[in-house]
Amino acid sequence: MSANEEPNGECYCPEFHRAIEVIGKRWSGPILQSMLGGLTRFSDIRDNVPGLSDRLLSERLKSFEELGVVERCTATRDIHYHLTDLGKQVEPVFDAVEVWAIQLSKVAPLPD
Amino acid sequence: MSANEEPNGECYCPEFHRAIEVIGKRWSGPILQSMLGGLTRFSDIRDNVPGLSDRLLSERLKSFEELGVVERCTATRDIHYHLTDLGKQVEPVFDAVEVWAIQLSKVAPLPD
DNA sequence: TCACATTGCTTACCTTACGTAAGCTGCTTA
DNA sequence: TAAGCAGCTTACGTAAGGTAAGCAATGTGA
Repeated sequence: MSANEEPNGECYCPEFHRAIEVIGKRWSGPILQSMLGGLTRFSDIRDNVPGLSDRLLSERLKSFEELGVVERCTATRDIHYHLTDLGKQVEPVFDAVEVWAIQLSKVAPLPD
Repeated sequence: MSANEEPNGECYCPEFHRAIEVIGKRWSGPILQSMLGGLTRFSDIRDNVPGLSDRLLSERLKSFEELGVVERCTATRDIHYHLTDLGKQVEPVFDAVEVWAIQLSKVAPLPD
């Protein structure tokens, strides 16, 4: 969809669909945001995201690794998880989400 | 996190978390993208998104309406769903996702 | 006008994903 | 050497999603 907007269909893109399912899957956002914020250790990420369990963090990190978004690093004795270049490239997405999150909270404020 | 990066915690934000769960919930992305592409009718959106069922589309549209992202319009006999201003403001997010989707597909291509 | 199709839903049922809790191995510190 | 933490895995119940059918209201065609 560019200049000559027609309200037709065919605005579906499987690559987009997959990407937003990866980013938007439950807990994926806060996990990746924690890692963009500099956290690399399992327990640091878990402790930074309220409600996130070991099980889900483990599951997400594994699938991120399989996708090439995160790299599991066992060079030192401590295990570290690092964002790959691909992983770091989600930052603009999250910046845009932050902007929208503020708008959303104006219209539909969070409880508390 | 800005210039003076410290790999500390406290990069968790509940507004961000909520926003990315709304956008990233299953099917939400493709539904909103279809609507940004100009589709307003239930069956047009459903037919544009492969795999999306009536049940889920109905459920998502209802929750979008409750959040103020979508407006249900019954002025004419045909029912139309329109993005509100808030809804239209997700566009920058989706633009950023599209860019990342291309990067992701280079590293982890989709099957077929 | 009477059968048939379409739109925008809802309901019922089963499967997959997630929440919760416990446990377990390897290493460290007291 | 007992206790503790980090990074997992396993087991089990609940919630979300997939699949399919149905259904009232309107349109359409013969």
